[in-house]
Amino acid sequence: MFLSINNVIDYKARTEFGDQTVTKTSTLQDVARVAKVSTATVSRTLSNPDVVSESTRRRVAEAVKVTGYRINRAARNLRTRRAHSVLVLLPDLANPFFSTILEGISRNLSQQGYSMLIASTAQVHASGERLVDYLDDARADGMIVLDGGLDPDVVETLENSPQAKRILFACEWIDGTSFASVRCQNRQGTRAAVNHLFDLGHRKIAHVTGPVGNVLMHTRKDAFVEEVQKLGLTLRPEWLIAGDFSLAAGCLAAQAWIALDDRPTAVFCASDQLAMGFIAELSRHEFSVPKDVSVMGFDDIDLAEQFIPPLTSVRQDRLLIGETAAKMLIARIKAPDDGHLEHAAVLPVSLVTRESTAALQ
Amino acid sequence: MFLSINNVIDYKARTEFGDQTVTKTSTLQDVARVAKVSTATVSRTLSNPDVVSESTRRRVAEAVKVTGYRINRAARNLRTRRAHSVLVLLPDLANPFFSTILEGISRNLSQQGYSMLIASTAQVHASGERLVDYLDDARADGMIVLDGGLDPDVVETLENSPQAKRILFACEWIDGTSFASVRCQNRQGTRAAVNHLFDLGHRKIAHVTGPVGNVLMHTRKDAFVEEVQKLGLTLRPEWLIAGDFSLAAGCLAAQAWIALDDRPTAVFCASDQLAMGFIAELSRHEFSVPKDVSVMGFDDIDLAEQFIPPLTSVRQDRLLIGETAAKMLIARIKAPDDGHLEHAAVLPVSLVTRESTAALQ
DNA sequence: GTTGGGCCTGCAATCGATTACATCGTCATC
DNA sequence: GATGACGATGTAATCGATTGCAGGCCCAAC
Repeated sequence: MFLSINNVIDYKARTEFGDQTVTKTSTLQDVARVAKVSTATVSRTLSNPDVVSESTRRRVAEAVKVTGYRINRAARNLRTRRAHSVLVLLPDLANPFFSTILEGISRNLSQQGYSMLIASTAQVHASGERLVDYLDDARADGMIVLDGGLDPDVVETLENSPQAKRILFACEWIDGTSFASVRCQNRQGTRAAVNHLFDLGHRKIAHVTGPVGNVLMHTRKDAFVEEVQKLGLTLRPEWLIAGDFSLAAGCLAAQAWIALDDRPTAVFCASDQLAMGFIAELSRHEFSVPKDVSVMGFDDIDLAEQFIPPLTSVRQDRLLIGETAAKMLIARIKAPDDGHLEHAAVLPVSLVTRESTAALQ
Repeated sequence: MFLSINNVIDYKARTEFGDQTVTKTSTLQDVARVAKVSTATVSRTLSNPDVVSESTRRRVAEAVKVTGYRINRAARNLRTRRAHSVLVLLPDLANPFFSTILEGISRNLSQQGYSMLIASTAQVHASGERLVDYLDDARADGMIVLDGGLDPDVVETLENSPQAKRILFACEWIDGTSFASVRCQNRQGTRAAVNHLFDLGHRKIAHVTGPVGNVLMHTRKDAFVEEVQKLGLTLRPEWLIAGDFSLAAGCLAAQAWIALDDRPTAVFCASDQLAMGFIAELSRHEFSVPKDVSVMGFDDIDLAEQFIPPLTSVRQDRLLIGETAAKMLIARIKAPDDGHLEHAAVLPVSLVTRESTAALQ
């Protein structure tokens, strides 16, 4: 069509003789000029095509193609007061436990047109920034927190902030606060674990716990004690071995187990890393799993299946955790102030039976 | 001081009777009003304090405190044409190999006032976005790519983009392109590995490789072959076992090794995951490491030290990789068009000797 | 007293989109 | 033929910062 060729030429001329930046990307104005409509119409066509006529839609689409137009997000963010991005806060970036959760978050966010910003608690703290600034300064529209161990001061600031409803905790949470959250069935998972060991004939069961103060540690430990008592098993205090979710703590726990004079025949560890450390240390001392003792973990991390022996564990669907968290948060970001909001999601866990647990001989 | 009390009252009144949003955060205007200066002066005070007088500086600081002012980054980004953030592109978010690198990147970025956006190649592709859009639409000022397996079309688009100088590859890279990069001494690491095994008395050494087409795989394999020949060792073709960096491939490689009639006494794996899978599979078949065969890996991931037996490996400092990448990229972003730019950094690796390798019996 | 320079500050344009409101044309209805 | 409703589009204000330019002040030098 002759008209559109003309337009192309017009456009090229402009970019050649325009500002110093020849490679300047084109703007709404450029598209409007080429399509011979106003910028308002172009904007409407792009964000809400239904309100413009069919012919305009075609001309704008053509003009967009000709000019190679890309929206400038800074401008849109400024005008709409939205950052179209979400901050994910981790206690520690280097911890691989979180990577699958991130994958889930990212998958859902990008599908909804949001970007994912990442920061770690320690770094934010070190840089002297306040966490709430991310929301206040229009860098992020909301926040997914994967760290239940936030500083109480920070928590208080967040809770009193007008942005509190756009903060969501995933995996971990903080008791006594009113933040939205996504959690796993920690109690049910723990009960399933204890019952699994019980069904295998074990009557003396130990528990290696997470770090003191951690909300998951307490939830799992309480559920463990409760279930063991419900089954009428004896539980000696030294069978609750303090750990901290890490490999190294698992090793120490194994030494503690070895030192017992009345050794439990099964051990439920609060994380897979603990269980792996536990088993590793045992095998250094010539104990064999599951022959001498059944050991199981919690989380079902990728490595669990490849471990020797393959680890029995309680599976958390980390991809689902991430996706659910993102979905809930975006819903909250978009919700009107008076809208109804889902406040907590509790995701199922499942027992994965492998070779690190076996029937009592 | 009476004056400043007055100002506080003025300010409060404004927020109470202002727009519908009572919780509206304050702007430069508000600060200017309270400090009784122009917005220009406030802006200058904040971004370039040296150019304003001492007394102004004090009054603005006071006004900032009173109003609780936080800069609006969307506005600044629009005006300065900078996003003050960097995109990190991973092949796969769920792969824990990258988490420490991310930690390094993030640490350096936040120190320089930049945010870190994360996306995975697969997702960007799936969402129909073009990678270069992140730079074009002012979402990110630059890009760190940790994926050497990008689609050739995408690579071409990136290379021809005016933004090409703000793209940097880390760990992996793409031969034949001119992107800046941060790499490790893959050749030197490989040589050190081979010589370590040689020094232990091994004369028949196998290599389990990474995935075909991967630039690290080829670099390490070529260096391996070269070094083995330099040492005058025999190298039978079946001693080069194809893998792909994963645990599962390590298991398969072990089966291949077992099936050999003339078994090498040492195996150099192109990744720690390969080595772990290899050892795991061997122990299922009643072979013992390092008694029956010495095995070593590459990367020195966190788990290597805790593995049974603790793994000999070639250590890459992933934190340093990340920090270097971030530093180089920001330098490029800030550099004037004619400035001199560092184009490639090669980081040292080091041999970490543990118990998975031993002297030939 | 005039001039010039340096220092500090203010005015106002600008970045590039969104959107409330006004306008215009068309068509059905009475 | 007048009226009103409706759909499509344009006008212009707006989001909140940055920055080129101009102006005011003060002091030194002539």
